Order: sequence, then C-alpha cells, then structure tokens
Amino acid sequence: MRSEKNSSGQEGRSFIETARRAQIVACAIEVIAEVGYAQASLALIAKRAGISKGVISYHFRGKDELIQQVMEEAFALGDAFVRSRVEGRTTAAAMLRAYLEASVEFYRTHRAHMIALLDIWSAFRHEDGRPRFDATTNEPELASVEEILRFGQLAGEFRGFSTRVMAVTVKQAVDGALVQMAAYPDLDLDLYVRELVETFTIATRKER
Amino acid sequence: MRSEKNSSGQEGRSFIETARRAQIVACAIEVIAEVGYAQASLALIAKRAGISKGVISYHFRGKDELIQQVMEEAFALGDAFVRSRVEGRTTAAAMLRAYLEASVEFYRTHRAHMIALLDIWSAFRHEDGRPRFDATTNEPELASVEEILRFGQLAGEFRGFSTRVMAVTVKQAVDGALVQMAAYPDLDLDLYVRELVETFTIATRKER
DNA sequence: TTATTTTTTGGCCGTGCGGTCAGAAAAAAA
DNA sequence: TTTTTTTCTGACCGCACGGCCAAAAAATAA
Repeated sequence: MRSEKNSSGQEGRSFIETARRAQIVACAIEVIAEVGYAQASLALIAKRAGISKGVISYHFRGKDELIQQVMEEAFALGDAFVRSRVEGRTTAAAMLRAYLEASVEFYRTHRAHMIALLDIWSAFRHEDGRPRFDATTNEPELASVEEILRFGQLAGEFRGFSTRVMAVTVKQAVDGALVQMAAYPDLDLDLYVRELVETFTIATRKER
Repeated sequence: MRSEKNSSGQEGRSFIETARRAQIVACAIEVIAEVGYAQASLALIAKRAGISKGVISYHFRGKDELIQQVMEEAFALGDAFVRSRVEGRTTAAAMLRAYLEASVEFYRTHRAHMIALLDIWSAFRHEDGRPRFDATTNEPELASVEEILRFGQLAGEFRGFSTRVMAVTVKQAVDGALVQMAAYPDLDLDLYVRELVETFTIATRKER
C-alpha cells in the first residue's frame, strides 16, 4: 500500500506516482467532458489511460478522491485567472467588469473542462445521495464578489443594495453564461459579456 | 396490462387508477423532498404509500414516467401561478416586477416541492447519463420573460439591451433565490425579492 | 353465484459499477 | 545477481436498484 498522503500531503510522492495521478486526472477530465460524469466509470477512464482499473484504486483512495482532485484543479485554475484580472483595478466598477469578463473568458478558453465541471457539479454526490457541491461551495467566490461590491459602496461608486443579494445575482448571471455556452455552442459570448457588463454597471452604480 | 394511455392520454383511466397515480405522485414528491432523488427508490416510495413496489410498475411505465409526472405537475402549477400574477399588468415594469415577486412567492409556498424539483432537475438522467432537464427545458419560461422585455422596449419603457441575455439573467436571478432558499432556510425572502425587483427595474429602464 | 377483468403482492433476476485482492511484473535497493 | 519494494494486472465480489412475473386477491360483470 501507499505510504501516507496525510495532512500536508505530497511529501511521499514518488516520480511514478506523481505522473500517474496527473495522467489519470487528465484522462478523467477528458472522459467526463466527452461522455458525461455518469458514464465516466473507472473502467472507462482506465481504458483511456491505457492502464488497468486497479491502478486508479491504487493511486487514489477511490473515485471520490479522483473527482475531488479534478474539481480542485479546475477551481484553482479559474480562481487564479480571475483574481489576476481583477487585482490592479482601481475602481469597483472596473473590478466588477474585470470579474465578469475574466470569468467568461476563462469559460471560453476552458470549454471542455467547464463542461466536465458543470456535469460533475450536479452529478457528484455523497454516498447518501446528497450533492457534493451545493450553494455553500460558492461561498468563497461569493465572498470575493461581495468584497468588490462593498468596496464600491464604501467608495461611493455604488448604490445601497444588499451586497449579498447582488453578489448571488452576479454569480448566477455568470453561471448563466456558462450554462448557455455549454448548451448552445454558437452562442456569441462577446455580446453576452458586453451585455452583462452593461447591465451590472447600471444596476450597481449610484443613481444620479 | 393497462389498456392504453397513448396520445391524448387519460381516456381510459379507471377510478382506482386515477387515485393511485395521484397518490403515488404525491408520495414520490414527499419522499424526494425528504431523502433526495437519489435515495428515493421505488421501494421507498411504495413503502411510503403503503403499497407493494410492483404497483408502481403497474400504473407507470417505469420510474421515468413517474418522475416526469412529478415534474410536469410542478411546472404546470408554478407556471399557472406566475402567469396569473403577470397578466393584467399594464406596464412592462409592472409585469417584470410581478414575474419576480410571483416566482419567489411560489417558491416560498411550495418549499418542499421546489426542493424536490431542484434535486430532480440535476439528478434525473436519461439512461445514457445525459440530463433529462437542461438549458432547453427553460426555453418556454425564457420566452415569456423575453416577451415582457421586448414589450417594454417597444413601449419605450426599457433600454436597448439584448432581450435574450437579459431574460437569461433574470431567470438565473430567480433561480438563485430558489437555490439560496433551499440552502439557507432562514433566508429573508422578502428582502431578497425586493432587492431583485429594484435591481432589475434599474437595469432595464430607459436611461434618463 | 360464477366468470372475467383489474389490481396487488412479494420474490426473483439481471445489470453495472466501485472496490478488493492475490499474484505477476517492474523498478529499486543491496 | 539477488532481494525487496513499488506498481500493475485482471478476475472476482457485493450491493442496490429497476424491472419482471406468476399467482393471489379484489373488484366488476354476467
């Protein structure tokens, strides 16, 4: 059996182990994006990777850990990208705009990953059937949006809406773009994001 | 076996059959709302109804038809309610407001049903694993929102946004309220809907 | 009542999947 | 090379669920 990957994590990862984990995660993303989470059995993922099913069980505690890994990777990637685009902006309006544009931009450039993520989001469950990912999963992202909004209010740029409700609404709007993109490949994302920016610029600014 | 419930549907429904179907559907909603769709096996639903599992198979072509029935009932109910609140309004702004308020109101008064619906929405799949309900399922509702928006533009009340993008955004906002309500039982829905109304009133109106 | 149809029962079956395991193979250490 | 550890294989297991069915029971018709 594997040594231990407890606590701080990757201290005892051999070269092969690291490579295999990465390969398996990558294959999992591909397979899920192609056939959907429900059909993405360990057998299929293993086949894609050209290895035996047991290898996955050997390197991962189970399917759960594998999927978790996939999601964490996607989250981290997207978060870093959006964050890099937002920071540096000076006005809250610019930050909000950057958040919207960067989010959608990330969706566009990571289409397959996002489709996989979307599917995992709704299909990945605990053993008792409860969703692994739900509203609470969004809280961190929601918090950063709220931060922007509060900043805008403090700076006198934004009107006095509930930052919580507005943050949820903004996040939902962005999710909407993702869902539409996934469902309608020909969707004009440029138009879409332009509309979102305009809408939320108007909706948040101080009334004159 | 059952006679036929083809095409137009309920011509040949006996008294018992009608009653049983209704009972089973009701029990399915209860069970799903309580334990979630994934755990809501036919066995459990039957147990709740105090009948044998086979009865469900006898009255429904399968689990699929049962769930479909549950959803159709919920959709029809909600649609009728919202529609009744919207029609009669004279201005587009009032219609939009009514749409928002009625939607959230319906969620509030049908909490259990809505939670079941939410779960089914993400968990109910075709045999090949593809979602039964997806973006396209929303098109009818989206169309009625778009109708309001277009009317507002024609009447000169609303600014010149993309009605499609705005409709999706509005729908997403309302869905957001539902998700938040499901996740946080203490959510202040009155505040929430007030904020939504204000936000979209501002976001849609013609700039002065 | 008897005959016929509808409805219900409860157990059985197939299926598909994640997980496991003993042993083979490969890699690393001695 | 020999020994030891890591990695991999491929078959097998158990479980849970939806579906099925033959026969019982209940309702209805004759």
